[in-house]
Amino acid sequence: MELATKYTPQNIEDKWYSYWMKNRYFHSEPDNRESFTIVIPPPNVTGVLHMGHMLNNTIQDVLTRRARMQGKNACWVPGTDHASIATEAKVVQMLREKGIKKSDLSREDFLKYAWEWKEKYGGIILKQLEKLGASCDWERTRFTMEPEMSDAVTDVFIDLHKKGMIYRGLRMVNWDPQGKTALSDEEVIYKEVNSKLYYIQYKLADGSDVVTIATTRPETILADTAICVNPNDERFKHLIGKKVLVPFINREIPIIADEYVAMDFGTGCLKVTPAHDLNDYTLGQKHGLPVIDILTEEGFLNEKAEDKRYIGKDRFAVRKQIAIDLEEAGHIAKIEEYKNQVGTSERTGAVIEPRLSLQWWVDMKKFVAKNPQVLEAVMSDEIKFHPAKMKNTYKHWIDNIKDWCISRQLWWGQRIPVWYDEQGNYVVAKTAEEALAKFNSQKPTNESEGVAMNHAPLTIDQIQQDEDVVDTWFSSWLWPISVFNGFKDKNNEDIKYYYPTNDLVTAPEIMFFWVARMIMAGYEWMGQKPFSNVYYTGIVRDKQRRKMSKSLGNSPDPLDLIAANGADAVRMGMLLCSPAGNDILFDEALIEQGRNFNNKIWNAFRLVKGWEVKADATFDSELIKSNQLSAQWFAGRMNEAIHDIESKLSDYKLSEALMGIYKLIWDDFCSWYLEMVKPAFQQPIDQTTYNNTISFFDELMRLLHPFMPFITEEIWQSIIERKEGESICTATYPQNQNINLPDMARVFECITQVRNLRNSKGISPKEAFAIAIKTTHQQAYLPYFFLIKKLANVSGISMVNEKQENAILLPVDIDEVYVFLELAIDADAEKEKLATEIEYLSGFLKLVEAKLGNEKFVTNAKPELVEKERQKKADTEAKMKVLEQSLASLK
RNA sequence: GGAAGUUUAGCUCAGCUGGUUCAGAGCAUCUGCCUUACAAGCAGAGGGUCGGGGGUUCGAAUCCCUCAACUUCCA
Repeated sequence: MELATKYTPQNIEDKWYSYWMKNRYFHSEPDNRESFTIVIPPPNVTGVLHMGHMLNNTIQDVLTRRARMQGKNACWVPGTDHASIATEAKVVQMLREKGIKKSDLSREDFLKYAWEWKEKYGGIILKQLEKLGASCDWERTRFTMEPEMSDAVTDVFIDLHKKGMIYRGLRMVNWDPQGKTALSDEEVIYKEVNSKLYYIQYKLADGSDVVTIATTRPETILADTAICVNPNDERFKHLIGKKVLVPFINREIPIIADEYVAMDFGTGCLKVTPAHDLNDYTLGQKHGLPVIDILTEEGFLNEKAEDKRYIGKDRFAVRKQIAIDLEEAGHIAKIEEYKNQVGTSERTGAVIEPRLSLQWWVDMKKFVAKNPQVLEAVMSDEIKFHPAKMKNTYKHWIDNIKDWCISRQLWWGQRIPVWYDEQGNYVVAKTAEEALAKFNSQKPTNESEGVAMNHAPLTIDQIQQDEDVVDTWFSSWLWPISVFNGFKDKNNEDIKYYYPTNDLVTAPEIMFFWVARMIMAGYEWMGQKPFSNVYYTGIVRDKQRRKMSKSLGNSPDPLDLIAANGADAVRMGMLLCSPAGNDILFDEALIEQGRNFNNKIWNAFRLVKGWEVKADATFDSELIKSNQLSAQWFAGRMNEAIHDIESKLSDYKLSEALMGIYKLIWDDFCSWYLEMVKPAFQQPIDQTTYNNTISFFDELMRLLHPFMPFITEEIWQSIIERKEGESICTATYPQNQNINLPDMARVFECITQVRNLRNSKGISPKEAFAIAIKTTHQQAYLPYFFLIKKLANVSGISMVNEKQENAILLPVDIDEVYVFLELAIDADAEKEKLATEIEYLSGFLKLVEAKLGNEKFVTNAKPELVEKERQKKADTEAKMKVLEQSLASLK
């Protein structure tokens, strides 16, 4: 045999991927076929393939490949996003290693380095997807910062501003002191940390008393502008309106009252620090408190902190020091251990500082009010979520939507299209020239709302563009439209053909970053949904349920896994354990299952490939007849499975569909069908059966191809001769037809029972013996004698009408199968086995009889149900009779 | 602190509108086999009072209430 007994994917996968690329099977152009479109959720240019990507992209590939085989014009658009903060951090770091400080560079020079970095590393992740077998249309690869995509971003900014849905405002933002930029709420990750709750005493200005507050951030007392108590709190009623002194700096601040304060938390007295806490800020606004910002953009204390000991020092260093100093000065009542949630930056990991700053915002409430379909479409399943339970989370977010902070204090990204004059008046424009023209021709938007400008015409060097860029997500929400250049030209061929896209596959944590905002953008600029289905993958975790992450080091490198096991095995391993929306607990054993499956298929192929074929006429007619029946059975069985797989796939239950194919191939095809038709060693096979088998194999490979593209192509190409340029990628996906399945249930049970008998009695499979069958349904067996003999190694079968002496009775359904064997039988054990079986059945029978005896059941239940119960009763009684006979024969 | 979800075999999960495809699948485990495609295999087997308690019903894994544990999202 020239084929190895073990399948080696390594030689095969690269070969087929280049073949597919060479023949451009993945490339799509609009035509008159139905389109099927997926846009990739663009990974970061900084990214390398991790397990989450693997899962996500495998799913997209399955959907795309299946659609392609179904004859749709499938288009899977790949690409990357520019990830402003992550990329900028990487570039800054790279420069630092070269001894260059970002602050020494001009914006232009920095961007030059950034682009260089992007050209060098930005494509890595896409190359990795090829290893996975991803059938993306690589000719359509996009990047969120390429000129046309950037234009779209700028235009959208301008458009939204014109529509009054973008504004500039001084607000509390999530400030990343390391990245020195604002972040959106979604980019903040809350982590539980062990910290301390400090109870700090403030003296009353009149010296009459002290009040104690509790805080986790003692360094911020220097920015306090009030103490707040609940007006209903009897303990403090007498203090309201009095003043206290901030320790060390002795600033007088008032004691105010507000129901916001929880009486049962801490001491019931709250220090109010409007500059450094969002809730305090709101409270401060309500009560007209001043805002004292004591932190710099790097998180150091500034001169507003007043106390020289702390100015110029880092917030965490000050926290430690001030606690010691307060203690020494007698201001600390006590210190408790305390667990609280601290916000950290998704990209830099730095602890987020709530900070007041002037940023650009999208008015999300207004946006949603203008486009109510954003919520309606999801709730009505116009856009279907898989699993549907995700609709709850989505609704909650939309119902409580917050304005979106889109400006970032970075250089890498699309610069905000706003120009300022020296007074701080601004205009929104695409270019400096346009901005200048606007300044000089019409009234610009003024910071102080509608105050007319009156100054001499400006020159271009008197105006300055906003230094900031927009959030990366402000480009990715446009992705389903912008990859088809839908902003530049709303009526171009591509956008008309591919939009709305079909499916979006993403992780649940991206629901707000992406899914929601893409839906918003879709309705606003296309007047249509961006996609019809959203498939939420699970989060990939390790066996201990920990999220896989670089820092934990618990994530295997997917490329290593592919190198060791082949992409097909890895894909299968991932898919098998990932029902939609459930987290997947990844275990390399699953890949082993995939690898074993590859091997199983490979060996089935080896078997068939090794057969010598001869004309039907040279064979015994009984064999031909039997093989025909086997083929009929398998065709029916496969058809039934296809039907099931179709329905699983249309419900996006990929893992169940794959399991269905797995069982169809392993159990039905290999364990049953191939064993049925397999000729004896070194014997030939008849032409018809060979042809049937090849065609089954072909169909099975097509069925499996979306899941395991490489091995299926390899076998599909080798099983019969294919023409140059043919590929399973574009072959037809099997569909269920009207084929009836011969009922072989009793035959299978009979075979199993005989095998069982051998097993339990330690009889070699090589030892043949005769059997007799007593049945009222001879047709259930007669055509299959040949098969029973072959699969159960039975030497002869006879049909009988009476109980047989000196034989072992096997119950098969309600029939009796006698095995002629001289065996020393352990009669007691046998009897006991039969007795327990009879006992079980009689218990069951009692239940059924009770049901039938229950008048309420008979009158209330559906008639067919009652009939079913009657049938059950009859069947059980018949079975019991067989067993009882068998028991009697042992006596 | 607010909201949602989950709990079924050792593990990961199916079980829609209550009634034998209602107790299932894969893996793991156990037993026997190197039977000429495959030991990455073959033939079999065992294993769950469906988280606890209560209720509705002729009948509950499925519907209702309650308690518990876990997870996620939001603040």
